[in-house]
Amino acid sequence: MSVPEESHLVQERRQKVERLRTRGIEPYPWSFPDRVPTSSVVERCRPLTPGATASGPDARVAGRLHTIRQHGKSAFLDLEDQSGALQLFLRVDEVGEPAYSEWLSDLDPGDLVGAEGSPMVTRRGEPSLLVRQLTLLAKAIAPPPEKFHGLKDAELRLRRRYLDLLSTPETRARFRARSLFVREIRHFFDEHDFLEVETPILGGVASGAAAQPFVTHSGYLDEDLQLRISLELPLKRLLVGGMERVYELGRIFRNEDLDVTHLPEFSMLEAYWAYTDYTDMRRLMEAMYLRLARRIAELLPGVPAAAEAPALFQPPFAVVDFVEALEEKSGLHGILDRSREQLRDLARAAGTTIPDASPTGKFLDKLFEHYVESTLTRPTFVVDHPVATTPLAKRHRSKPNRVERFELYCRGIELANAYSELNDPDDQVRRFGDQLAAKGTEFYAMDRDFIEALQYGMPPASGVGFGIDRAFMALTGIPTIKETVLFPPVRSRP
RNA sequence: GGGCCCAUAGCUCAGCCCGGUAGAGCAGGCGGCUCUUAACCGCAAGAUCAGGGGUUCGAAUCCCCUUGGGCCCGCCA
Repeated sequence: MSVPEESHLVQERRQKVERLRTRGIEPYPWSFPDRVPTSSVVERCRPLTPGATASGPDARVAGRLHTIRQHGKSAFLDLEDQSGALQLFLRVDEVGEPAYSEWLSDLDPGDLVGAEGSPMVTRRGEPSLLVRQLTLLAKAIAPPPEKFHGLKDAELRLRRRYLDLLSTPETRARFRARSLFVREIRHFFDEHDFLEVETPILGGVASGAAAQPFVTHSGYLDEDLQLRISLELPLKRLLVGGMERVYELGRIFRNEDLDVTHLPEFSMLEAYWAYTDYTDMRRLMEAMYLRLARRIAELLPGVPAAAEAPALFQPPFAVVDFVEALEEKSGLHGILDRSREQLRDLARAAGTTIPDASPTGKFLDKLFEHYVESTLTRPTFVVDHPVATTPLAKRHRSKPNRVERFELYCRGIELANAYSELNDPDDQVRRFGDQLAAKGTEFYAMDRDFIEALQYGMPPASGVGFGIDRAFMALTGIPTIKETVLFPPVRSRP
């Protein structure tokens, strides 16, 4: 990968910039007022017959030049803006010399230009703008990727996402869809009277999940700080404080390896709902995912997985018991009565290499992941996990050694993790303690300030969390998480 | 962390197996063309074959190392 700085292509474009300046033309002007989207010009062209020109006022459009087709004394230029594309039709009859020749000799694909003229339809039926005035809005010194094949190089696509965006309509559509998908999630919680809040990213000991944190240092406090690995514990403090429905949608950080479903920073939503339990939350998640599925089908109608989503996410979703599902798929029995060592050996037999010192629940999670997870292709609630897997959930009201928890899976991806939230401060201390007893490297860290908060009384509540990126993957069928974020992590330039 | 694969012009790709002067298309330059849309026709130009080392009379091609990327496995969602 070489920087195009020295190539003759760049030098030729720099010379064009100089030529423009000597003619008194500013290659980087300040604005282009009164422009309309190209889509509105295409709309004005719709009633016109081939060869006809619209009556009414001239239109002003602006965008990036994609291709230039010259035919001697006329030329066609494809202009792209966020709304779509429009062909500019340039004729020497219309604009005169020397403007015609000067414009064409100074412009290159990739330049940002503004154009003013009449909407028209060519004899071949292409909606166009018959140009009267053309204005350079920003000269592109570096040449854009190839016009037909676009940018294919995987490394360049990730390192220079702007090139991927400007050359690949599918990429633009995908990230527009992601943005509106996140907006839809916010709308859903807002409409259900949840308050969006922001809690600290930097803190003392990261807790609320089991993962390696990123560590940094505060010069002011002269203390090591950790970046959050979960949103859970601050939000529950807000339940104690009387906020009855809260959610946070934010970035969390886990210092682990990355692969097609893991990024070191990713977007997570957690919501907490006072005076409800995990059954209420199940209904809420069914409603949310049906709505998101419908939205994603509108946004990406050409993507098969998105188009199929509304039918797939019809409530009620299937429900399976964690223990029954695991025992059925694995052929094992008496899972709840096995010792930690027995479960570790079973997990080893299933091929996992998590450390021996991991908490008991990790082995159960691994066994479930190995035997059951990939079989869950339709939306399915897995419910009532063994206590050991889940230190922040309330014990099940009737099933011994279980918690009131569900995970929602679809297309092999986890789409929600929810509990009836544990609000007994003494049980919470014991459950953190069980985690610490394993003395492993990954566990739910004890958060004494949180225990103290629980002692003042947290209302019974349900809570849910899910990864935004993975939810987007599951609804759209995008296979790699890097393609769901605009700027995925890359190594520094060699 | 382990294994496999990839890196050639600004971009998209041939050439590599079987070593013998580095090719095409697009983009760019010059010339032609007033309805094209991957426009077309002609001419000329454009390369540290990712970087380094080795084998060889001779390496883009074979071998080793490094860097970056992709895929699979292991671990965190």
